[in-house]
Amino acid sequence: MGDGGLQARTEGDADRLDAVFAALSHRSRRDLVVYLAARTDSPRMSQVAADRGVSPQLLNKHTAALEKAGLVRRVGDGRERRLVLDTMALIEAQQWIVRAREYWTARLDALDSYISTMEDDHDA
Amino acid sequence: MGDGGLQARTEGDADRLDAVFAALSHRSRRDLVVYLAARTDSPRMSQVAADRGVSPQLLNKHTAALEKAGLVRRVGDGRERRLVLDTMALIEAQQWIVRAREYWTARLDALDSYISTMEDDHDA
DNA sequence: CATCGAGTAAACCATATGGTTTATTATTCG
DNA sequence: CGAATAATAAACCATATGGTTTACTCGATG
Repeated sequence: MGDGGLQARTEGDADRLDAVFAALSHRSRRDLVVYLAARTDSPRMSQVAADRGVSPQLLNKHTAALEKAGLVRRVGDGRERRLVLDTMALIEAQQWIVRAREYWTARLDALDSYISTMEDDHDA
Repeated sequence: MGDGGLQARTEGDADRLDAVFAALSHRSRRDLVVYLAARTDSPRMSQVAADRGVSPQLLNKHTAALEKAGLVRRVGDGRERRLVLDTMALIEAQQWIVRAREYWTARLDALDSYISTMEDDHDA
């Protein structure tokens, strides 16, 4: 392949990355991820809504966005449901960025050696 | 602070992250970043449009989104302008993710030791 | 069973976004 | 100068998104 795995392998992968980045493009959703990451338990929806000072309906919508991205899951089938973080998607997003930066770094290195060559030529 | 720098320091920082993640939430813009990262030169707009099979107008719009995120800059004041990648914003996004994951990892470690404790209790 | 409460869905509105078509603004070059 | 061309702006449309208000479902509890 030779692309370091940067190209999405399937349409679904691309859609997934779309959803992950879109979910993270909103401050209150990022904050929600942090909020979840920082606790040791999985709080109930109402708990989250109260803690974050947001209406249950809006929380529901943001949760849906995070769910679509695979960043979060709702667990429990009773009347109370709990929100749990799922960082696999986060890792995927990070990997995309890392790989893009690796490309760029390689480019910088190439430029570096190019410049060195020029300087060597100049020195010579 | 104690938040590992995860909280955005200013409103502007948050807006910036919003813009970065929003820019990356679109496949063709991600591909554009990769395209730029993979070359050693800074192509002209028309070149990019041709290479990526997209209309100049649409490229302009996507470029505006990437510019707003600080991921890309246009250089040159002549009639031909070149597109250059700027990965600082990319690094910021990566750092946000890394820090969020660090939180989560800490949580996992805590859970781990909690479970160990339980097992120890059980064993005892 | 009646009700209360947690969670969700639906309707609705304002604004943002992706994309095309059309029009403008330069800037090079014959 | 005048035509061709790179780049961008504007107008416009369809759809998506964030957010509020209203309404529904369903399980627990008196």
